[in-house]
Amino acid sequence: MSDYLPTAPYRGTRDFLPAEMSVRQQVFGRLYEVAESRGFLRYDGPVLESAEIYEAKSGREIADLQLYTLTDRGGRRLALRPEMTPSVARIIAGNASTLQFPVRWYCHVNCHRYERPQRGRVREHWQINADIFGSDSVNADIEILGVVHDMMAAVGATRDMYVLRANDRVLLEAILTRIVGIPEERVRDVSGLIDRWEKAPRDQVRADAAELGLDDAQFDRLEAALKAGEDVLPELPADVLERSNLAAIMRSDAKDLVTYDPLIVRAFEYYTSTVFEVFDRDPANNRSLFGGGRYDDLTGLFSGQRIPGVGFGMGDVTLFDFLGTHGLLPEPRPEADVAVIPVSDDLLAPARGVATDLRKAGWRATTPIEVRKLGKEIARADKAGARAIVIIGPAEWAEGNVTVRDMASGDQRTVPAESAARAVSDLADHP
RNA sequence: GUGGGUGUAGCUCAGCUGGCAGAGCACCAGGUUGUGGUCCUGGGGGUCGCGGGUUCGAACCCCGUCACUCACCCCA
Repeated sequence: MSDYLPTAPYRGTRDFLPAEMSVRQQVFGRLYEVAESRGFLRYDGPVLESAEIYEAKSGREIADLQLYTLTDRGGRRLALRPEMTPSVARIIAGNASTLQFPVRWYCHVNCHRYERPQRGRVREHWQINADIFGSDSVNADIEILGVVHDMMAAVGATRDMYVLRANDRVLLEAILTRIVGIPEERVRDVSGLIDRWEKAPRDQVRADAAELGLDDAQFDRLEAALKAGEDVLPELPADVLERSNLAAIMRSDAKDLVTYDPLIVRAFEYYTSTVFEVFDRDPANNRSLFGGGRYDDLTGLFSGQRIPGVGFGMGDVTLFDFLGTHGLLPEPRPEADVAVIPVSDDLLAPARGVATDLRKAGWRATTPIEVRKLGKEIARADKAGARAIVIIGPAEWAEGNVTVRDMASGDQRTVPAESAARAVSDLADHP
């Protein structure tokens, strides 16, 4: 009769052991560098938020079904954040008076959604968010799209591996109301239909459309407009094209950043203009990796000051699936560069001194926690990935010397203890 | 929420018609008391996912349940 608690992490959450953590650190480190290189500043915030901030604008699916909620001892209804955008909008709105707009911010946070785990989807994921607040300019959209492409490049992706599909809700709404002839109040429902366009059989889509009040002629016009690609744009009124940031991008020299796709809708209700999604082009992982867009009213939940925003969230689960599919995952970093191994207990103190010298020279150096047979410690150092070891034995130490051994070749030489770091560096320079 | 697949050692898995719970790798030790990778020898490790049922006897059959996984729905 055993009453041990389970060691597996809670369903849909993950432990990250050192080897995997090392891979993650390397990948995310490159993403941080991209953000920092463009002047984006890192921020952070609480994982717990008032539940209301998601119920207003995130979308029915998330608020009703996927939100982890709880009530605190004061009776406040709280939620684990399912995404970061409402949080950052809150932080921006609350600190607007101290900020110099436009601001460029990024973060790397965990988010929770209660749903059934499967490929590309878990209950706790980590995502990079990058946003620009306080500008309506198309330059903000272009900057965000630039970050996306730079980040993909930084993890080793080339443009043939993925496609950035973009749409604009201004264009979408105009197509629906002015070309197809759908009343304003149905735009949202029909948008949801378009979101499912590629995923459901055509007859199913037609039936759903009929249920939303579209007659056959309207459905045909909608289908034709969606298939027309960029050719539909000249049919739209000038004032619509003027209000659309995406239309402006497509007229500019930043056109290559996006592929116009009228089927991109995205579920978050708060998007107001540009929306985009990055897709893996590999058929083995043919899915949406992440996305973002422009949300010009979200800070309106928190204050009367109008602060438009544009940004994206890049989740780790789909990103790492992408990297794995394309063979872009880096190797875990070894435990240390050099292991300093004393032959007996009484030589551990000198070993610590040599290790300190090595660290001052920039090497990651270890000494054993428990002194074992030399062969055992060499084997351990080998498995830990050390490129060199320094052996501290009584005969050499009596002369003030140590033995430096190259792990790849097995060559070793005895040098004065104070030259150990230099000897290791020589090995590294002349492998 | 719907449907399929899979649960046996740390990992990958085998286990026939129900009859003593196994292999490879990994780990630890010894061969070699100061030298890793190769080799040899030995060793530690198991609620067979969990609960119930059938049976003289269940890893195996039946029922339930949980977990993992894939697809759908939806979504990042």
